[in-house]
Amino acid sequence: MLSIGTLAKRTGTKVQTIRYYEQIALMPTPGRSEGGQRRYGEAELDRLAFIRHSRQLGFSLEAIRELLDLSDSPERSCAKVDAVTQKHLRDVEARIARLDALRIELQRMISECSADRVADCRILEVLRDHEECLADHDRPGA
Amino acid sequence: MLSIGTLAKRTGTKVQTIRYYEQIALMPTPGRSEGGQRRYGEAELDRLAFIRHSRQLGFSLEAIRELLDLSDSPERSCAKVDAVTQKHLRDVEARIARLDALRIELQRMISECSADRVADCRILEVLRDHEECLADHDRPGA
DNA sequence: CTTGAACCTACAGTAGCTGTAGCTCGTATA
DNA sequence: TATACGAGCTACAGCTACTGTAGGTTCAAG
Repeated sequence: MLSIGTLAKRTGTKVQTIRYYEQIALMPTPGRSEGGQRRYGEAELDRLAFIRHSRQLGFSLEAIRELLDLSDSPERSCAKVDAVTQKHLRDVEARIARLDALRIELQRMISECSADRVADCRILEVLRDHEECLADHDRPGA
Repeated sequence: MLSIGTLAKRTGTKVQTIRYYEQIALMPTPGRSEGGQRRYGEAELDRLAFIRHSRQLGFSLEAIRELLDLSDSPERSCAKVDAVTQKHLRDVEARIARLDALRIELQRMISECSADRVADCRILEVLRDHEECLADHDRPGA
């Protein structure tokens, strides 16, 4: 029987996080000691490890809930598991693409700025007057 | 004089977001009409555009606050502006690197799974038993 | 038996908004 | 001038995924 602290150490989770997972019903309500402290077994350890590893891979708690549900019915098709993972992959790819565009823009801004006074700073200028930013949202004349 | 709704449309911001920025003092408290509705001028339009564009580039509200402060003192050195932007760039790069590692892992998982029953699903297996995940956080015997 | 680390509940806070309820204001049209 | 209705107002709850705190209780080693 494991205490919550031991479970936390074994899985690299904070104690509060485990209680939080219980609260949102991602972890089951565990047994308790005489004095009312939580006691866990191996099944809970495995479940929490699954959750934490999925989190490390960036799955949302809702996605993890779905994956856990799926893994509880071993005879079902794993197409759904595949779909959840594919969706997550597409998500990650989209985020990468977006961040990459940001990276390029930031690098451009930095490389273009060789002023030493704030008044002439290219970075601030770009932040102030990006053509896409002002003036073309729904304005009658634009 | 612009109403909050006009300001919102011009900058592609939601009305609530503008009120939120006012609440956290990122936007100034504006003048009001007779009846108590917010009225804005060009300066506020520019400021909000600056904020929104910076947000599009992924700067945090705290970073934006700093950039706005800096841009209010045009005679100062813009080294600080550069530093804020550099820091943000390094942040973005780190996030990209992390996401890229995730992407590769997810792709590997998906490509390895050719089962059709959940019981044999490689994806779930990987999520369950990642060697780095269990068993090596601070355990005495490990 | 004592001590102190670990546990308990309950709640507030984080970023950056977004949405809702229940009201009031402004303005275009008849 | 009356009225309708979109836009604005405040205040507050909710979102994700935790994290931290206060104030009290339990457990286990010595």
